[in-house]
Amino acid sequence: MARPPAAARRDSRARILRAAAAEFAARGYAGANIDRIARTAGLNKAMIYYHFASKAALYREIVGDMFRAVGVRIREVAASDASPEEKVARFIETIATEAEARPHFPPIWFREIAEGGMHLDDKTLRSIDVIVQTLVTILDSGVKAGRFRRVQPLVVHAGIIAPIMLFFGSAGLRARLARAGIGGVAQVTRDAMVAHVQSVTLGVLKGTVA
Amino acid sequence: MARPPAAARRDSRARILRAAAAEFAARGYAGANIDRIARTAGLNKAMIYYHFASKAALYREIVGDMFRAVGVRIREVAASDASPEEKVARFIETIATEAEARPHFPPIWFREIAEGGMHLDDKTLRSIDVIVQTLVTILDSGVKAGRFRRVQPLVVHAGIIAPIMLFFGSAGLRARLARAGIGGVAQVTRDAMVAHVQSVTLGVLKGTVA
DNA sequence: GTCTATAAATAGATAGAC
DNA sequence: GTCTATCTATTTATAGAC
Repeated sequence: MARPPAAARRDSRARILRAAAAEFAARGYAGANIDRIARTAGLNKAMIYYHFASKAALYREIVGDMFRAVGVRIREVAASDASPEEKVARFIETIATEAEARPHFPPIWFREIAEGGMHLDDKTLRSIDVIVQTLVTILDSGVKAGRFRRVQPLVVHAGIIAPIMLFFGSAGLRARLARAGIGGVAQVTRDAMVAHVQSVTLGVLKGTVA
Repeated sequence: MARPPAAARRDSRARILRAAAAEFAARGYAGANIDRIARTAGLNKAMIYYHFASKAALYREIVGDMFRAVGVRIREVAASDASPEEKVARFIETIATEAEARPHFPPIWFREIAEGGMHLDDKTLRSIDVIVQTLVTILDSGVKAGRFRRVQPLVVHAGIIAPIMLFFGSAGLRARLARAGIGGVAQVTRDAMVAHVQSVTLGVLKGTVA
């Protein structure tokens, strides 16, 4: 019969979200194509407008969900009763885990930096801020406990997020370079990168490094 | 008379390149609009096609020039007779100076990471690789001289480029957050950020940090 | 070199049947 | 909920006058 299999039929909305996340990550908001998203989801264009008001609304939902989900994990770390050192290490591990689990996270993060949050609503901007503020809280608790030096949070934040995002987000570019037979460098494992950022960050906070 | 003033007439090509760099940085390749670029340059759309074969060709020229220029400065650093430590510090300073002097550099860098160099030709990919390979050369010379530990170049590279690019590239997003009255953190000066990345990187290479 | 049309293609969004 | 067909706006690119 014409009726598609239940597995394909169910959750057309979820399938659109998945396909759209990949499309927005790969091509950006402007470069994303509604028709291509629909076909990737095994659906028709009209179905996207059945579930979402517009391309912009679809995009906002994906980015909003993404930052909110990361924010939730990060706050769990901050709310735990671990030591400040342990919280910093787990903050970093969590960012890496989320970046790995959601392949669209790093590319979308890069693009939103580049365009200054142009397509984001205030609610999502607040979700982004929550991540930063949560790190500030962790750093403050370490300072108050006499275990961390006072270091500019923006500097610590940049030293964590940026290398981790670059590592996960540049896999495609590294592959492209390799395919083109262009130089490149020895690859590094995910765990080695995370461990490095953890030890450097704690080194900075403990004062082992100026 | 209809003839525009000499200052506006001269270098229509250069004016297009300037306007296009800003447009591509702000909106990305797909989001950039040829008509808007022309108007920003004080010209007509047709003039862009007089100077450039296509939107893609214009984009490639801008990105190619950008990476080549950065590569040149970086190689000057590596070719100098400074100590390995000094070269690392100047490598970082140079990246920061270029990012500051060319406001389109960080956004375009972010976007190209995100889309895996989709719009770039092999020549430009090679220019990107040169920057990495030059850092590898500097690190190697330090190791050979017994002054640096051997650390994965990809890790060192990510620890330098990513925070610097994030710092310069996120100015717009930080401003947007401030305008929306959303949290934010204490601002940091360019010099403080550069000094921090320099001391952390050298700490890693000298073994002060694990 | 610079402009005014305008062609041609792409892509967001909707109407309406099933 | 899902589809086909279509409207409409946007936008890259070109033709051709000056």
